[in-house]
Order: sequence, then structure tokens, then C-alpha cells
Amino acid sequence: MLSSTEENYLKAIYKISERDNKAASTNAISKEMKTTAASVSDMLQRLSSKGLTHYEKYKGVTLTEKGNKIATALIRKHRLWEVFLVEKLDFTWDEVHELAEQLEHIQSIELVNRLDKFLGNPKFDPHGDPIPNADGIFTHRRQVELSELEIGESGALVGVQEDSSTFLQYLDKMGLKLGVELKVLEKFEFDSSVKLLVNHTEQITISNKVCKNLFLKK
Amino acid sequence: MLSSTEENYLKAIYKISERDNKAASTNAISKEMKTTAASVSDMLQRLSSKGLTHYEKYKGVTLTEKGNKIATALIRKHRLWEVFLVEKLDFTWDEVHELAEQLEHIQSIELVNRLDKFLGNPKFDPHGDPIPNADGIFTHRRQVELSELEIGESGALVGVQEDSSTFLQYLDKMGLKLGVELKVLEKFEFDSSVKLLVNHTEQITISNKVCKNLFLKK
DNA sequence: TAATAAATTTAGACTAATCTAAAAATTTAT
DNA sequence: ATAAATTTTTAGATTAGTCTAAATTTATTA
Ligand SMILES: [Mn+2]
Ligand SMILES: [Mn+2]
Ligand SMILES: [Mn+2]
Ligand SMILES: [Mn+2]
Repeated sequence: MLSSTEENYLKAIYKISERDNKAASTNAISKEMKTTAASVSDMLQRLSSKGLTHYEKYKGVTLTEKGNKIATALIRKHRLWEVFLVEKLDFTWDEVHELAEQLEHIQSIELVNRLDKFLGNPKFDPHGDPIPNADGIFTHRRQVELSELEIGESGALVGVQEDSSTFLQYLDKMGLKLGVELKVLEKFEFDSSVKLLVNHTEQITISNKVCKNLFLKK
Repeated sequence: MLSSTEENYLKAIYKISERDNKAASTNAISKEMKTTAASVSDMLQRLSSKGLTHYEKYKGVTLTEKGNKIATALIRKHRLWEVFLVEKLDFTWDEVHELAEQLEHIQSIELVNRLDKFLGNPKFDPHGDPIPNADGIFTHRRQVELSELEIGESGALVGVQEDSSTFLQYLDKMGLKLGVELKVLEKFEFDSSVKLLVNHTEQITISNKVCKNLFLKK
């Protein structure tokens, strides 16, 4: 049985490795976990001695199959709880992340599987992120960053990169929720901002930073 | 913000004080918490320095108003989660206690209040225990121990003292679930066991120990 | 390639929570 | 009212997780 702390490290390693497509560095983990590099270095040795990670001093760390399974199960739990909070308890998508960070550590495979069933086996969480099934298999979806679209192209908003409250509240303000149809009207070279047509009606302009955090299905 | 451990101590003190109607002793707490008296003694000083308990060395401990509020909130969360697990996820009443022990430590007042609403503001948990409202007020119910009933008297089973799996599974086997009508047919002086008529049909005999764990509403 | 900078690890210290063993206080029994 | 038994507290050690500061390794740059 792992501590919540160890579980959080595994999740951080999973996240970083996936994002950067390489072993997670001590510094990257310390930034993600908001701890010092010294603490991370310490923990990496412990995780490796438990067979959860492959670790070579100074060379970064990756998850073993065992570590990967645990990280995936955590993500499954996190996202299912987020669905529960939004669908059943009427929380908004910007309120659920911190709560799910706690709920994901509840130890019970039976609980998460029943929750899954109760929610109707959802495939995506409130931020459009895929929910792995009980075997750890993710549903894959063809999607592109909004910034990759050419002028005139359009697509449906299916996901977001970030899940910080401030970003999600900004999207709400702009009328950008999952499912809306977006068409690229103009691109401004100066700051890479983009003018969009939302649901064939309203026009808005968003920054490049926002673009890079939106996933569309063409 | 308190640790789960500190919260569990507060709950234990609450439970013991209520049961014995006096300050909780170090030994009683160590038994309840399955730790050593030394650990308890240590913790009691810490809880008192945080203003959560009144503590005099060698004299036992009681909760302050602040400590009582926290303990009551924990019980509220525990019991609401038990209702959720049984009503929504189809767990049985003997499966939910350990899960609720974890879930009660999730930190969010908003979450528990929304859960309460989602469940239809239940007044009792799956074991018949009252659920305090958001202000910590318990619904009170007139109830008696089965062992107090005379021959010929009857009542509805509304609650159980214990919530161990083994006890609850035993009750299931005997057809004793909340709501059944019980009539005392005979009392055997030899071992204080009792013969009952269940729902006007079946006859069963149960031990004195079981009797003392069943609450009836006449 | 050698010096400098950056990243990483180690050393040593701290806190929370736990334990065992020993000391002290309280309760019970003679 | 003493002595014995019980309860409780203290002392000292241990483990997980954290930190700062110092040492070491790797990467960058001149
Ligand atoms: Mn999240
Ligand atoms: Mn999410
Ligand atoms: Mn319970
Ligand atoms: Mn209960």
C-alpha cells in the first residue's frame, strides 16, 4: 500500500514523461510537486527500491509497468470523481480538480468500478480528458490544437490542456465550453492572437496562449 | 487544518465520552484507536495545545466546543457517505464502514452539503444512526434496546450499535434488516437469549449479546 | 579543452506519529 | 494506611517526508 505522497509522485512522473516524451528530471518533478529537488531525489530512490520506477542517478526517472499501472489507476479515479462532482453534484468544471486530488487517493478498486457504472461508464471527464477503463486503456480521440488550424477551418471544442480555475473561468466568460463550434476567421501575426466565430454567431478574439490550450475535433 | 490522525482522535474521544458519559481515559482511547497509551498521551497534549480538547494529566480528556464541532462534522460526513455508497452504488450495509472511514477525511464543506442535498437530506444512515445537519444538530429518536422489551412486546428494528461486518452479515443471515417488526416470544433465563417473531411469520432465537446491539422503536 | 553554470545528490536537521521500556501517579485491596 | 496493581506519562528511538546548505556530476560556453 502506497502513501498519498508516493502516489502523487507517480502521477507527476507519468504526466511529465508523457508531456516531454522522455525520462522525467528531478527538477521537472520538483516543479510539478512544488517541493525541493533534494526531496525529489530522496523519493526517487525510495520509489525505485519499491520497483515502481526505473532510476539512474543524474539520468532521470521513468515508470515501471507496475508504476504505470498505479498512475493510470489514479488518473482513472481522478477523472471519474470529476465527472461525479459535475454531473451529480452540480459543481462547475473549474471547481472539481482540487477535490478530485483528494478523492483519487481513496483506496478501493470496487468503489471506483461501481462509480464508473453509476456514471454510465463515461469516456471523458469534464475537461475533455479521456478516462482509462478498468484495464488502464485510454480511449483515443483524433484532436488538434486550435493554433494548428488555418483560416477558414473549423471544429468542435473537445478538450482543454490546463485545468486551472482561472483558465476555466476565463473560458466560461468567453462562452467557450466543451462542444461549441469554432471557426478561425483571422490570425494576427503580431502576437499570434486569433479571431474566432463561436457557434456560427458570436465573434471573439483570443491570445495564442489560450489557443495552445484548446483541443478541437475537425 | 488537521491531519486525518488528529481527526480520528477527536472522533474516538467523542464516541467514548458519549458512550460512558464522562471524560475519555487514555486507555479507552488507545483501545479504540488500536495504538499504545504512550502515543495517546502524546497526542492528547497536542490536541489540547490546539484548543480542541480539555485535558488534565491523569484525569482524562473531553472535547472543547471547537473539537466537538469537528467531531460532529466528521460523523456527518461518514454517515452521508455511507448512505451514498448503499443508495447510489449498491454496496451492502456491511461493506461501507471502512470506505466511509476514508471518505470522511475529504476536506470540503461544500462537497458534504451538496452530497446531503443529492441524497435527499437523509436523517439516518444505513445502520440507523442519525445524521447531524449542517449545524451539527442530531435528529433524536425514541428507541430502546431489544433486551429491555418484556415478553409479548414488539417494535420495529430501527438501528444497530455495532457496525462490524461480521455482526451485520449475521443479521442478514437471520433476516434482520432495518424496518422488520420484532415481537418477543420467550426469554431464556439461563443465557439471556430471546426467541423472536420476525414480521409476524418466522421465529428465531438470538443471544443476549445480539439483543444489546439492536435498537427498536415500540 | 578548460572554466563556468546548471542540475542533481548527499549530509544533516526538523516535525508528526508511532513504538518500547522505565518512571510516576492514581486506584484498589489488604 | 500501606502495599500492590493499574493507569498514565516521560524518555528515547524510529520512520516518512520535508527542508537548507554543501558537495558532486553533467552540460554549456568560451
Ligand atoms: Mn483534474
Ligand atoms: Mn480533468
Ligand atoms: Mn460507519
Ligand atoms: Mn453507520
